Amino acid sequence: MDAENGAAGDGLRADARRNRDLIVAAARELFLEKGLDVALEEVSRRAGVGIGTLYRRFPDREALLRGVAEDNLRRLVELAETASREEPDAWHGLCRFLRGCADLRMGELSAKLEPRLHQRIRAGEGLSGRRRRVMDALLRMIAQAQADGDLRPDVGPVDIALLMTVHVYTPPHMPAGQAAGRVVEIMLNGLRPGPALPGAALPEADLLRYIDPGADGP
Amino acid sequence: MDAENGAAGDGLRADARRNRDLIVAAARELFLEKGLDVALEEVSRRAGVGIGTLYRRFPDREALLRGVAEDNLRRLVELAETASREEPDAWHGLCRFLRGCADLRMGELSAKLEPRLHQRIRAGEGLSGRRRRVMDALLRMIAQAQADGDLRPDVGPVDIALLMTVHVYTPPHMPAGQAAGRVVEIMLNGLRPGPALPGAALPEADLLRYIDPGADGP
DNA sequence: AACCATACGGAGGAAATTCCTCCACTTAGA
DNA sequence: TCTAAGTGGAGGAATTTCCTCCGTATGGTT
Repeated sequence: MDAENGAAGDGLRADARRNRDLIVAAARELFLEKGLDVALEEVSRRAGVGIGTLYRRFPDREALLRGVAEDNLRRLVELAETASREEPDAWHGLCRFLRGCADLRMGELSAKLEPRLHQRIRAGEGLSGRRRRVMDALLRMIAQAQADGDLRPDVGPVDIALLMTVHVYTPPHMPAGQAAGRVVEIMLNGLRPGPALPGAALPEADLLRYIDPGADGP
Repeated sequence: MDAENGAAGDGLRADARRNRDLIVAAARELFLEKGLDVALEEVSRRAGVGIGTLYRRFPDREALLRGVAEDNLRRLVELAETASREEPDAWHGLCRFLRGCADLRMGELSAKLEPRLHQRIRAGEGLSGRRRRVMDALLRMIAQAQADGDLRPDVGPVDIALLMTVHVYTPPHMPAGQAAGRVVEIMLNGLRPGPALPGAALPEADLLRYIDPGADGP
């Protein structure tokens, strides 16, 4: 599709590519479930491939972490641009975006990935482009929604980013999205115009950090 | 002070009690920072005591987990009752309570502790009394705030409990409370009366689970 | 259909962590 | 002053996790 600059594995044989995706998906799940230190063997088991296959594609744990982070960013781009494009107005775009973030469990993933990636990863080439796309879509929707009077004027982009990474403890027997969904609705309601919030919006300086936890430079 | 029924170590020598508290505090910090699987040796180091001391007081990891959970519940009781008692009205009591939960990092702790404790712990005797106290204070404030017209009528206790455990990813260089604080303000604003939220409030059935993650029966 | 480069699985040895006991020494409290 | 209670940490044992290696299988191309 888009050749861009494939940090991810292009030029793989069809089965290899499929397995790679299975591994990333399994890793994502298990990282969320059990933390970043799950035995890689467990990941390969959940993915339904041999441990050798995992190690061939991701030479060490770090590489797998990067793989998950990158996949996540890709999903985020997709979400932001779809929300911006398909909703009738900016406010509903934002709603869809924030609901989507909750579904992706952005908050949990960020919280876990960030401390580990933040250290020795500099942004791969394709990444900064993707991050920019998310930011663009987001900033555009925010400005427009405020102009439309749908979004309170005293919140800034960082506030939205914070909500994006909010994460809700869900008791085990409760459907995963349900609790988070409810909280998102309350938060969205809190974003509607109304009496001023105490305190001031946070500086935009490091907005990027929220969008892609695995990056340091600008 | 209150002898209640000391599941925690009363009758300890003064220095022993002090060390015990240091250990619990260190464990709380490290569990939040690095997950429940930190080396117990690291906990003892941070507490400034020997590993032997830790093992004497908490025979295994499970015991330490329980210790942290219990300490946390104690803090929560204190918070709920203070908020209810010292604020001029129920709404401000709720505000204070939810801000306090963010400071305690209830959400993170619950999310981590719950899956581990939930299995083999039945509530110790003192616990169920404490849980009840939190619930009482909370339900009272909610009902009153709704009666006062300060809290939207279409939220239920579980919604409040959800907000109580919300947790916000904070970039490493940002003061811990700042990001969370901002989100809490937005959420509080979302609780003010306004156009109906989509969807219905969640059933109250397992409100307790939110209040004390380490418990199963009523 | 045939061919071969690419990919697969998983056994198993090596290495790293972590656990947790044990005992000689110290200190709080009467 | 006396002693019951408490302290620290060295170190052996056990568990866990890592990750290479190679015989076999399969996708894709001519």
